[in-house]
Amino acid sequence: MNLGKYNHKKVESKIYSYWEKNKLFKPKKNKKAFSIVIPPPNVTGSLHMGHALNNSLQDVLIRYYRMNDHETLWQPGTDHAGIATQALVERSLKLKNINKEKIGREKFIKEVWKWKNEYGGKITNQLKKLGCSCDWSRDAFTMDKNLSRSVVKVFVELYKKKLIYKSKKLVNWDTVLKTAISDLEVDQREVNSKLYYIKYQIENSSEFITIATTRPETMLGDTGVAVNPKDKRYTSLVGKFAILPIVGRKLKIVQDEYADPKQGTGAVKITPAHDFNDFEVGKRQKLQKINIFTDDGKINKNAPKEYIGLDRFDARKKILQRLLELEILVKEENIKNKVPFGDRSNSIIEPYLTEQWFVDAKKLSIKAKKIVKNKKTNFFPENWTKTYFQWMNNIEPWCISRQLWWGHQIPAWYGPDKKIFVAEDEKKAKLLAKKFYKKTVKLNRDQDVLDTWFSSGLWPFATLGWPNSNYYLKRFYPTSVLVTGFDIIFFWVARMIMLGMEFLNKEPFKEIYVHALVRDEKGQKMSKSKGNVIDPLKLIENYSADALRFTLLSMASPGRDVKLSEQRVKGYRNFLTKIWNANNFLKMNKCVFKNKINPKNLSLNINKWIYSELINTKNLAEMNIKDYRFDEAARVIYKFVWNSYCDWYLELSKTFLFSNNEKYIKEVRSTSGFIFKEILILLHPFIPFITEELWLRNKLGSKKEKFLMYTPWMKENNFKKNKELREINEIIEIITKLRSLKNELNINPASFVDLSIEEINNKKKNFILKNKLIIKKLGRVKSIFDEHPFGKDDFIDKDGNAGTANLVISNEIYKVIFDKDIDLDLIKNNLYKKHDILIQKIEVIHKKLNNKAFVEKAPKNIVQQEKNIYNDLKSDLDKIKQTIKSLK
RNA sequence: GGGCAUGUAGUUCAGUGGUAGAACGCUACGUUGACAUCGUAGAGGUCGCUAGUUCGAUCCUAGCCAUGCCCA
Repeated sequence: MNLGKYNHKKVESKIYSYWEKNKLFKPKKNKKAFSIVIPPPNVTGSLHMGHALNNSLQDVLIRYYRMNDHETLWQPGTDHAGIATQALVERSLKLKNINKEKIGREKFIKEVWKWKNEYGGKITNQLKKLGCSCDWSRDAFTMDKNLSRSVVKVFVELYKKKLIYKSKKLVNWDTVLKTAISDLEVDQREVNSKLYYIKYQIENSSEFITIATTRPETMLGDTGVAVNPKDKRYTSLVGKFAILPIVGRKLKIVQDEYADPKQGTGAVKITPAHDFNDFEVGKRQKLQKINIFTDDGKINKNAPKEYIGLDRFDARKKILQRLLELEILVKEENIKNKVPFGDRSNSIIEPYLTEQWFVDAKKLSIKAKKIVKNKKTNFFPENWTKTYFQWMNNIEPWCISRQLWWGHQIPAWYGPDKKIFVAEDEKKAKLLAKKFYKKTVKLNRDQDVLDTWFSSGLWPFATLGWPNSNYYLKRFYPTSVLVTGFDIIFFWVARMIMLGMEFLNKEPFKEIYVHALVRDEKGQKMSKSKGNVIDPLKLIENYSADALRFTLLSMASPGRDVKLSEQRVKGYRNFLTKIWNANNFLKMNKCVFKNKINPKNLSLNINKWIYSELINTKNLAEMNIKDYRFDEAARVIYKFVWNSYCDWYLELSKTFLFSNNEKYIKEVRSTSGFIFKEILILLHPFIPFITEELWLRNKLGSKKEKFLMYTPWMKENNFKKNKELREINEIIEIITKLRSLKNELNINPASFVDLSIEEINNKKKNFILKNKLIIKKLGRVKSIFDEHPFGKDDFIDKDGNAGTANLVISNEIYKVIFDKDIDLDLIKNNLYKKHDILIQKIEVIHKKLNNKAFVEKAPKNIVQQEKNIYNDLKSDLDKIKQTIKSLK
């Protein structure tokens, strides 16, 4: 009978559309609630391995709890990715020769929406391919009306509470994108640089003070020189002035702790408008701030004429040239230093003096720290808590304004005198203004938009409908768990906690499962430039979403990166095939997929054994899922399915299926089918497609519930049949040793042997005879003799040929009789090998037992255990020795 | 410089205070009434190094070495 091969391509899309059509992803009323909000992928993005891991993990949780008594919501959505999206649309317009500035803001934003509506669903569709069971009817987007309303409300309220303010400060300025960015969006990279030593002449003196700098071009904005108060070398110069070369400005020489005597010359030029440290020094020493750059990184009008308009790097060259001419560039030193890069534009970030909006993150952090400290929100693995606190304790004001068009425009309006009116909309702002000015004035709205992460920070409650109170918000907030990568703990997780605490006074999630990065098989970060990116969609195409999911889940051990190799995925694809074929086997043998069996009514030991293994596996899997140990859960189930069920149980069951005993056939048919059905249930959260396919194909659903997706796991958790467990293990051992013997003696594994058990004790003899059928079938034994077939002592037959070999299993000698002669040397080698291994083992234990301290101090059960092992090994050794002796 | 991880079979990784495990790869044999995307058997490990605690350490403690990441 050919039941066909598993074709994941057809099955996966078909099954997903079944689920969608039947609206199975919507929460169904149930006893308890379980909810997850998706970490919203960037709307311009496409599925990479990180997403695949992140969402596989969420889907396992969601599916497990959905199957088991929970009203389950997985809230999906995407974020509007201000910078990335704007850049992308700008680029595509450029191709059509359309300039953003020419068409204006309003039209441009229309273009972005057009793009979003056309292409923004890409990653959503890819998540569907992975099998994600999100409630797509609630698909959210950070620029949606609902979410935008939440953003505005949060902004206005934070402003009222003075937790948002506008201020002129140094910010990280991206000269390519021409916007401010937050500290977190700056990447500090180590690069090869040069440290330039430059002599500044002291006013009215022939003396010089030599400063060292990596950025000579910023000297155009110098307003001071600092030395350390403890640095005796410069004490005489303090209070005097240095003359800034090229510019001619007088620079006060000040004492400041910031100057490090060990760095460079110990004297540093101070450029308060272009360096974060210098800014602070400038504040302390009351130095002037002179901005010398334009917003695109060119020299502005505050510099000498010949430099105006030069790009910052050209200006550097020109200045160095000039310094050389003046003979005041005294040294160039090669060094390594950290240079800030924009994580979006990859350009060097300029500290730049502008007016921006800031969130007082320090104040917001108080409650956010408390909630984690009080364990209302728990990180898993726990040590991420440290990372969280470390950042929270050193938190800086968060710059939230961006000089972009795409995003939430800041709800602030300016009066004619620049007075700020913050309100939900223009109408309300006008009212405020009227009240203030006592007349109607013209208001101008702030042109900037908010950082995308500002809206992402509201994600867990804004997507549930906040500020409106509704069923979803009440039922699902706080969400059960957040599943995320460690790289966005600061960007996102911390901010969600801060804002969640501020506006709902409740933690946004009870648990935070932090997973690792997916790397390539060599452990390298995947990147396009390295060309080592593995495309999850390719893997899905080649091996199925199920296989990819199972791979990622199996490798998701806490605190360890996932090193993905295609081989692994292939291996789990084979697992799917195995399941598929097992199903074929059951169908061929008319097995019935019982909903329930009563384990007490089982008479065959193999059935009791597999039932008890099932319960054991289910318990372990359940425990591990609850502990976020998906790797362990996947492993125990995999092992059960492949080894216990397919390799042993189904093989053992053949003995009965192919027998004439109707009663046994019936029992095996219903047990094997029942166990298989339970296997599908256990595996469903991990590999939803193939399991659902087999479920539907076999019509395993009940009248009430057709789909596996909503079928609960077994409730039974206690069925231990120690006797049957021992028996099956013993049978497995006998069969394995028989096979092994054949292998070692170069006997064709398919050939049949005879087995004499005349020398073993009666109890065991009865056991063997009772399980004769099984042992004969799987051990490929022709007949089992409980008395000697030929008469005594014919280990070597009368012609001196060896046709028999002894096999020692659990202190008993089994005689294996072959139908042809065996090379006596092979038999001997085999025995000597076993002999040596036993001697080694015995020696170790012997030493232990001879150690008085061990016998006295170790727990009694351990000592007893060692004694038992010792006796068993010793007894086996005796039997082996006996056999060897008889061969001589 | 501060912090956090990680180091176990050829590779990727589990694991435990009491005789070291899996998958993949490798070797040999095999088409045995589901499955060659398979089966059976096997080889392969001073559990990073050095001390300490302990009857006993791969596991606990300290130090060191190596690697990776985050923050300054």
